[in-house]
Amino acid sequence: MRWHDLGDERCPVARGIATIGDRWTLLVIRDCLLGVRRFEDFQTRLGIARRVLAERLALLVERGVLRKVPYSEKPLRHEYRLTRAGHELLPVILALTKWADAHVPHPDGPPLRHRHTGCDHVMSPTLTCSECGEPLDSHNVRAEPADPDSTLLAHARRPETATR
Amino acid sequence: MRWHDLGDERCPVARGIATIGDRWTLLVIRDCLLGVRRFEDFQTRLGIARRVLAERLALLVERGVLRKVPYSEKPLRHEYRLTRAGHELLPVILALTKWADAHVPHPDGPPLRHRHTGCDHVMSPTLTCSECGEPLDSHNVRAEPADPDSTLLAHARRPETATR
DNA sequence: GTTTGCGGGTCTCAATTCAAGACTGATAAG
DNA sequence: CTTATCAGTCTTGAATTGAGACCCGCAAAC
Repeated sequence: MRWHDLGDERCPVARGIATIGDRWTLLVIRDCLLGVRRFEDFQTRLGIARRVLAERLALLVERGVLRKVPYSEKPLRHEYRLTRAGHELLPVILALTKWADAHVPHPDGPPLRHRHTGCDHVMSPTLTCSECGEPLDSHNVRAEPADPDSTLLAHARRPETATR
Repeated sequence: MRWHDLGDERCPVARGIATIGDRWTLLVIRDCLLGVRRFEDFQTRLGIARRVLAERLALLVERGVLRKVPYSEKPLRHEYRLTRAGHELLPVILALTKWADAHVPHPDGPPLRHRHTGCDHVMSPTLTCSECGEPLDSHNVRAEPADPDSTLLAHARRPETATR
């Protein structure tokens, strides 16, 4: 199977990866969230091949994650800004940040920290249940088929002992 | 810059992507969280090239996300199980799932839903502030340098109007 | 009016990675 | 003896990437 075809899968993880699962895309989004908007700045900060950057930005625009906003006529120049969909990738970035800080730490620690402007505390983003507010982890979340007739694990033997 | 070098960056997003940012890796993790453990099952479910799968699994073991557990001597066979670090990728998967369901939806809707066993409700995983419990979004989270002497945006012009 | 510089790309080419699937080695079952 | 299972490895041709040269429109400097 080719990577491109993941976008047709029903699984949202596959669909998400088809859009932002490229090796560079999430770093582009990260920079966007920090306020970077221009081609040259992305290129300088990321050290990504220009051809690849141009292709990724175009794809993100096509997918509705970024939009091109002109900031100069004569010469016509655009900058890239996050759409609402783009802004909503923040939880993905924060979840990944938290994981990496815990499990692939850098000797000098993280370069940034996050402050919640609502309560003005430096905080750690925490995934919680929308219904009761308790923190989630892999032992208190259970996946179940959305359709009565579908199976949880197509094309795989079930493990003898339940995993979660 | 090559993808492989991202692991040396200080930014945790880059470090995380260096470990799990491959096009297939997060799908392997997804399957692991659903209980898939064996080479043949990953291969059949994902349709990934066997060479690539073998390489990814080995990398995930090396990075401490999976561990190999023998389930048969004669012939010696191993299965792959999530370590604690692997289980803690659940928030990343859930955040991506939620994003994709909202912004890259499949016509038939998602194949799975998630139930919090604590309160026994089907729920939507929500990222909240660890200090006050309020939901987070890109407009109420502010990134700030962890070190007093570091700058938020190295190598980039600051936007004239603040983004967030 | 010629040159220089900036911003945002496109083009080329070699190196790397990937997809697809044949093949291997150990063992067990028929 | 033959076939099947499982977890890989190997090979080959195709696709993607990295690095950097080049291009275009325009403005400011010379």
